[in-house]
Amino acid sequence: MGSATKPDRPGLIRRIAHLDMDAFYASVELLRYPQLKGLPVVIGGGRRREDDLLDRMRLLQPEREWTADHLSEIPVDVFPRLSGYVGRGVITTATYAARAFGVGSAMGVMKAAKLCPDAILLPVDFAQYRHYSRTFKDIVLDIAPLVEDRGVDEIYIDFTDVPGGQREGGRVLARLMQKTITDATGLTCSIGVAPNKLLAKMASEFNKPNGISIIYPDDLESKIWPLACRKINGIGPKADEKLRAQGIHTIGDLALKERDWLMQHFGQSHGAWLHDAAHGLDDRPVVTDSEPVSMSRETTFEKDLHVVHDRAALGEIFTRLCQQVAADLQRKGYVGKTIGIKLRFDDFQSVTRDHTLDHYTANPLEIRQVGGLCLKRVDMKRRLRLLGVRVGALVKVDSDEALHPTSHKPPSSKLTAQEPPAQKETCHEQADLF
DNA sequence: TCTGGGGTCCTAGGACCC
DNA sequence: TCTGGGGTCCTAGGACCC
Repeated sequence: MGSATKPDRPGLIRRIAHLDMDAFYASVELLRYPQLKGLPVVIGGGRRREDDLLDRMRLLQPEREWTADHLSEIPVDVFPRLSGYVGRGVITTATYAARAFGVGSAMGVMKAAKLCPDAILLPVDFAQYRHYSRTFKDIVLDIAPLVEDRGVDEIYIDFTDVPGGQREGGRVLARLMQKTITDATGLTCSIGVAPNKLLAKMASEFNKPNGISIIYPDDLESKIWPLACRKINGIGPKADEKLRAQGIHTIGDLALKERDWLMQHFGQSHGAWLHDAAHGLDDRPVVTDSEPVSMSRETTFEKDLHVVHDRAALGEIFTRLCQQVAADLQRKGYVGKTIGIKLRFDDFQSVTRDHTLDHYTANPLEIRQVGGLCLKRVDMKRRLRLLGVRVGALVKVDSDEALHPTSHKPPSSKLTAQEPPAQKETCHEQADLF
């Protein structure tokens, strides 16, 4: 795939860009609240209504009007602080001023409140981030057609055949994108351009914020090998620990290892991948459209719940999660045939159970019924902190497969003896675990 | 005051089929 | 009696990413 499937055209070098919005969530918030610039701000925690701040201002200064146009005029001391937070949320993003206190993303908010109680706490506002995400992606799509989505603030772009994409190794096109995005949104981004996605991703981090880095094949030794193995997208904490145990700290250390040695210690597939990655090799194409594999909803409870004692509450939560997944599926036009549940116990241990049907569904009652059977297969020995519902093996609702499933399972008598429940019925009568 | 939510991909064993 | 492999699907768990 990728460069391998692309016929080599004389003069055209494969150039892949990775574009990463700089401190995306925090930057979007600062567009609305410029008065917070330079202050320790943390985004995450609970879900507050976005009008809360305006409501407080209406109380404090009833003589004047407070609408969404006046957000930038809200005094800094009116914003909620970390110290006032109660709950189990984690931090999504922290500004540099907040990071100076040791606060970082994925940290529990309560822990962060101890480190920096006076930091301002803003709720996450995905609707707002999605809006700016759409805006910058549309701008890039206008300039280059081959774009791969990597979440709300990241994309890969194939520069190879774009007019100007080869000039100065891609720098000219990258500059154009940066300027167009900043002019339209006030946000900055960093772009790396390299012969493949692996190197482009690393390059985009080199000059943050608002930077551009070009990596040529000759740069491998000087720019990539000195980096820590963790900088490779795909090497996480576990793999890094294993590598360290073998004395491998940098990508250069990794590149010194024989392919066979890596395959023996890390498995055929993973070992070969590690070897390729260390040598800057990556054939993956830029994938412009991909189908979802699964959709899920999960929630962590405010307090751990007991299967027996909190049965009613758990049942309601379970029903709501099923309704949400079903609504997600229906809104996006998908059906699935593998229904699964996920539990997390108070000791943070997680278990999953799933069941594959002989047909596809997006029916909330059927999802709840099958999910309920999955729940019964779990040994409930501890209190629960999380419950999730997942529907996998998705196909488009109007596809041939959805209408005529090619099932490899004999229909399970337990589940298909009766028709799937009609969608309008209620489902509180079922003798489920919850 | 530990540790969110929504995803993808891989592995490995067992079932089942040829 | 004995005994091959290959292939696919299902399930559970785990690593990793944004």
